Amino acid sequence: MTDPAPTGSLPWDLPRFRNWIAVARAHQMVEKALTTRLAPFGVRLAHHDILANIYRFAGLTQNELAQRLLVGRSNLSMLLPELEKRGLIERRSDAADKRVRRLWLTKAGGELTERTLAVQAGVVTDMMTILSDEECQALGDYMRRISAGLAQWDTDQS
Amino acid sequence: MTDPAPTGSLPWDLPRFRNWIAVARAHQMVEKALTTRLAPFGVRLAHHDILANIYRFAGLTQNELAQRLLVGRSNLSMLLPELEKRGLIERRSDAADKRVRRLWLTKAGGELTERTLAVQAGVVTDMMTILSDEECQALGDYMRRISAGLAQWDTDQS
DNA sequence: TGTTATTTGTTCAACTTTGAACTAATTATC
DNA sequence: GATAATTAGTTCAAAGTTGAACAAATAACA
Repeated sequence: MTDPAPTGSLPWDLPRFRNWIAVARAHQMVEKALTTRLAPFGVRLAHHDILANIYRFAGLTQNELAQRLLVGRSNLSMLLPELEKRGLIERRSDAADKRVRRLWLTKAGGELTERTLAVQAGVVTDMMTILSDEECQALGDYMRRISAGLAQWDTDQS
Repeated sequence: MTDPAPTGSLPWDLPRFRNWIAVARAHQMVEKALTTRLAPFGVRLAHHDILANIYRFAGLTQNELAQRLLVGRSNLSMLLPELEKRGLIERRSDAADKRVRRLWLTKAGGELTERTLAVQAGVVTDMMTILSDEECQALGDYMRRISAGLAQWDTDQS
């Protein structure tokens, strides 16, 4: 099937391959930069992602959060108690469905999240200013189309 | 509760922020899809990244590889012996600099890498066909500009 | 040259992440 | 409405990743 190589056809010669590698590389670099800048707040990237999602979708369930973050539920069962002990979040049982625990930020959690979101927004804005408004918009458009396509994959094969 | 913001100034309202989030999301999804498809080969993503880099840059040193992958040297000191034991790579001491160990694929390693590269190229090509050739090229261009900008950051502050 | 600083790779313990097995609650089905 | 199937969250051990401390080799420089 693959017939990989009439010499000179390395994957890196394929535009779609090469250009995607550039995406992966940039994303990796940004994650590293962000991790460094969040450290002074005592917040890891995983923490920030959790807090930012609760900030935006207050009251979401652990399961919803796990799906959003593309991590397992067990991961959250490890991390959320930490954030709870630090007084950043609250987990309230849902009255209608007793299995579910809904997530909320405390006042302190909300304030911290605003600060770490500002850090993230700073990093992202700084590095993205190299793109014009139109280019930035096109980039987002491309990536959302790709994500939508990928989401199809999972639903197709299930 | 928190009164998060002069209403309307959430980070997600900033185009650069929102569009970057789309990049992060797509990248995460692709990594997951790729991990799944590599599993049947007994190859993790970390393994594949190593093999692919040795495939492309045969004879590079462990340190060079670590920088390329943005991981610590210790990480490779853990992973490379595995790949060596599986007969996929060889580590040869450099004659000129006895500290250095240069990396080479064995025949079996090269063959396996060609197969896992084909898997990766398949995933990437499939999902990127949703973009036109011009859009794909623009995407790579944007990301390379962003990476170049980020690389500056590190050298500036050092 | 001899002394110091840097670089390469390794080790090891701490920290993270993951998945399988489990309990409790809810939903579906007969 | 009983029973089976599904879903939400937890636990725990295994696997993966990281960074600090270290040894050996090289480079810098007085």
